[in-house]
Amino acid sequence: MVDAKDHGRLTARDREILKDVILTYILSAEPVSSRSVAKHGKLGLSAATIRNVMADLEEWGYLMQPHTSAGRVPTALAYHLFIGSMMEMRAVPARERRYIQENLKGGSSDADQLMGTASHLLSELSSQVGIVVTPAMGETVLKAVDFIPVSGRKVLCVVVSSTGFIDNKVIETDEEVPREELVRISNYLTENFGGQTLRQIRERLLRMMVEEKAQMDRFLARTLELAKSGFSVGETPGVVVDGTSMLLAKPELSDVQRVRRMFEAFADKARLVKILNLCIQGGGVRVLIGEDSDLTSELDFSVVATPYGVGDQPLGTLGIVGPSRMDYESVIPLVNFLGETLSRALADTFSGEPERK
Amino acid sequence: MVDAKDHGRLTARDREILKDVILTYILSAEPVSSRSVAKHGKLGLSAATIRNVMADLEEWGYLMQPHTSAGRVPTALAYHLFIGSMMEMRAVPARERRYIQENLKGGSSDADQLMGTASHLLSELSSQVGIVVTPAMGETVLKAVDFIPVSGRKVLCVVVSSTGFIDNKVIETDEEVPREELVRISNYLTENFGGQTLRQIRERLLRMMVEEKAQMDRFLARTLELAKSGFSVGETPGVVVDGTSMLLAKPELSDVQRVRRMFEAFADKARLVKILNLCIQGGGVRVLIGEDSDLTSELDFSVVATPYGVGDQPLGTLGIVGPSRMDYESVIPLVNFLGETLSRALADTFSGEPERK
DNA sequence: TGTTAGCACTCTCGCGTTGAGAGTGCTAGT
DNA sequence: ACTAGCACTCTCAACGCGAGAGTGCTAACA
Repeated sequence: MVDAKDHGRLTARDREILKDVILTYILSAEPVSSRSVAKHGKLGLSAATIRNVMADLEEWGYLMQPHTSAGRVPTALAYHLFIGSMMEMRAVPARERRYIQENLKGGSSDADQLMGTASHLLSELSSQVGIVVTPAMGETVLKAVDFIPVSGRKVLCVVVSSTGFIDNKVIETDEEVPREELVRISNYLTENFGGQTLRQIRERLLRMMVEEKAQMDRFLARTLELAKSGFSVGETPGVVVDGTSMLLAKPELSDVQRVRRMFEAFADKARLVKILNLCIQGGGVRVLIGEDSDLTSELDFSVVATPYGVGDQPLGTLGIVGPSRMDYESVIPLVNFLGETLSRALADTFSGEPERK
Repeated sequence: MVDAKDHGRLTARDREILKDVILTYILSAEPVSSRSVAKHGKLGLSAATIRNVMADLEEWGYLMQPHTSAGRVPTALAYHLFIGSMMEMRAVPARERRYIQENLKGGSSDADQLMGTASHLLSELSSQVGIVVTPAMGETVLKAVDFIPVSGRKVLCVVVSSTGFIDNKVIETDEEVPREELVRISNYLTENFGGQTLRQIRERLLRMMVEEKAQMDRFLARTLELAKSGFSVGETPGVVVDGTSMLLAKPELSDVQRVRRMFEAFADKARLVKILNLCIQGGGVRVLIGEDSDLTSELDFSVVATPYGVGDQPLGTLGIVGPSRMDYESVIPLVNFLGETLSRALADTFSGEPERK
């Protein structure tokens, strides 16, 4: 294993050749030979010279060959170098920007739909798998709550978060609660607890139930009971995956065994969340390649992801997953743009009232 | 092509042999030879005799061989005969019944969740792909409707159907409507329109808007405006698919091309609905094999499906899809049982009040 | 006449071989 | 320092071959 300070060893020519190898490999999916670099490369060198350089690059850990006398393939190290200091981002084309913005504007739909379309857009525009990690409901900020009687002692509880997430839940009360009282309870809870996260609210409720147990009147007792059930929503974040079938077209998945492992990997939502959330640090787009996780290393997959959220609070992560050989130059800007657009859409969903300054 | 009256030609022995071929093929996924039938078959016949019979069965369209000098494989005709008059249903084992009932009991969750678990149960217990077609929201019967102010002119509209389906929708009003008025509107609509399907309601609303245009007061105008937006929900049924990755383990999908086609087939939701709804007639479980549709014939897949619903009204379809070679003897009872259980769960979801006798 | 044993025939599948092609590493020459 | 040339290695597709499995047919048998 060669460490990063070796980067300094690369001459401008070395870098040029490495870049060329990476670009052609991304395009062709086949090991690239010295000959092809010599031919189509800008610098007029012969194949033999290129060979020497490529041998060096292999020694330093940037390239590898599947077997002797095959062309060379970039390693994760090479991709990282490429992304870090060699490639030039290609801005998202205007028509795609418009397409995204049209499909992903806040206010017209609730957050769950937004998650779905975001995931689909990611997949469609990158030809990879699109993934969106949705926030755990418990971490979202309460906007409104409402109880709707549906029959007998059954009540439908609707929890609306300030970022547009909606949770429906049927709860059963001890005794039938009249409609008017449900309205009063809804109003009371919305006014008194709006602006806090569901987790905070749950804790506060517990404290109230202990402290004020004695002097609670009938109304408050019922309110707390309903609130306790209604606010006990999911602790775990959800995952929306779209476009897995896209990958079947890629040449690296011509083997059924790999296809199976891939689907197993995508089925394990918990692990997906863990991997995607590795990208939550730093704010911008992050790229995981190969060794960084078991999913990616086993299948030679990469993850390009970025956090999204409203204001300072991160809500979740979004990104794409696919073979390491992917078009980073346009995929990274795409993920970045989608992260921004989704964040804005979520902020706009229930705009009109500041978030709780 | 041989038609059905040939059934009469089959002697008891022929049927016995055909049945044996089908059963072993279902188990082994490989063309079954005369030898294997002779060996393990009850009737003590030699392989040569079996061969004669099998040649007849092939001529009559019940068997076919992938190539000369391979064993024989049942045709769709054979499966139909098998299902119609040869197999003996295996009742769903008690532990599975319990498992299903525990996971699929109404009242504890809303209908969308039920659809999800039903689909998952189908897939898990049959090792095939589970599919549930959910009713178009417009065909469901209104139980309650509620408007929740979320910010400025934005209002969240919650439509609850009597079978437990819930639809959330953010709508934008012309001017801000005070909270109390929204409550009044919710009550008014719930009381006056509960018990009708959304489609009926939409039509009645249109009539009202035309007829009473003149003498409408401010309240009614607002109400109708909100109702019009809120009730304009999906015309198209949804589809929940689960367990596609199960099929990757099956030997018939060892080829990547087939895997691709399969995923494309499952991605086309509209076509799935159409195929599943072929089974809606007749009430009980129906089986489509091979030629019956392009999806099934192209991939040698079968569909086992049954309608579900509350009372006399069918709501949707549910079933499983997989290679024609499937264990019909237990899969059919399973689908049947799940259809009944889901129907009951939906009926129970908001029990306590009769449906509108 | 129905059943069985035997045998030749056909087809698939796995395996080793072979030759072409692609690509490399090395060395000698510029 | 670069390049041309050449021998070497490895893959891949094609081919042939033999084993194995299964059939169809025919002749013998009850």
